[in-house]
Amino acid sequence: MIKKVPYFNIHQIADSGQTFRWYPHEKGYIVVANHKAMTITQEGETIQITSLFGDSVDWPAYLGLDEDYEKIIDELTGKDDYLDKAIGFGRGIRILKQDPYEMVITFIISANNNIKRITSAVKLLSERYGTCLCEVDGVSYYDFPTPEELKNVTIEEYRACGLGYRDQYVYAFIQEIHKGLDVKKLKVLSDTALKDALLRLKGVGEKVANCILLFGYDRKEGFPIDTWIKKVLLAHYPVSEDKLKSFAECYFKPHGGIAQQYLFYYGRFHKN
DNA sequence: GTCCAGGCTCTTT
DNA sequence: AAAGAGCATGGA
Repeated sequence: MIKKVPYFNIHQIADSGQTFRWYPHEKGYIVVANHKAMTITQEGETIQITSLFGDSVDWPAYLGLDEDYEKIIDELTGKDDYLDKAIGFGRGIRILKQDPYEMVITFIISANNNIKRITSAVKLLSERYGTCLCEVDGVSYYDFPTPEELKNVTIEEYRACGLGYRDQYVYAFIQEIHKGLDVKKLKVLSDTALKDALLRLKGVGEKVANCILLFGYDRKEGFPIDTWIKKVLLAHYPVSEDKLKSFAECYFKPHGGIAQQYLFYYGRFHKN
């Protein structure tokens, strides 16, 4: 599958901190999502997708190809110089539409952690408990483990995947699922009701819940605040520490989540 | 050695 | 309600 897509850059997406399952391969990436695997490469505005496992009909939706980023960027541009620079720098970022269940576990792991260690933990979880989808150049790529595949995994085994003290939170989440929780069903809820439901899970606080809403449920108004974004906002916007989130969600509305991605990406590459 | 990372939970004021 | 301690772990 070959498509011409503006406002789309595979390297920026892979480095944007929203997914930990884009594995560098030759000039592009091998991507694992939704029980499928593909390679993706790009030259100019032309992207090429090659399915490695499963059909390819869902990849455009996963990649957000049907979203009008020209309009979104147009609506965010001109608010202030810093955001304009951030958008210019990361104009190829798109919010991927990822699986809610996978996002809950991934972002529980993300708390007080760094991207490298999160990537490593998700990879180990998948290799040890997920299903092998394909093999490329002698390297196997594994699906994210299902609730069934994690059903009998112990807290100690999670710890051995490098989850640290978050082991018990993932364990408890899997128990909840086997007691009847279905995160897919939560998508009918309003933003606030959905967030409240997620906040009941151990290891899910305000920031992690906002990430799950943004990356797993296509809710783009929330503005996740982590240590990076906090520094960015305090340094470049007229806001005090106790009003960060309400300020950001109002100021960037209705594109809080996307604005946050541009600022996060820009801020991490311009640490001073 | 200390500090930090896409913070959260639990306890104490 | 608000503030503080503690938390696994590897890299800088």
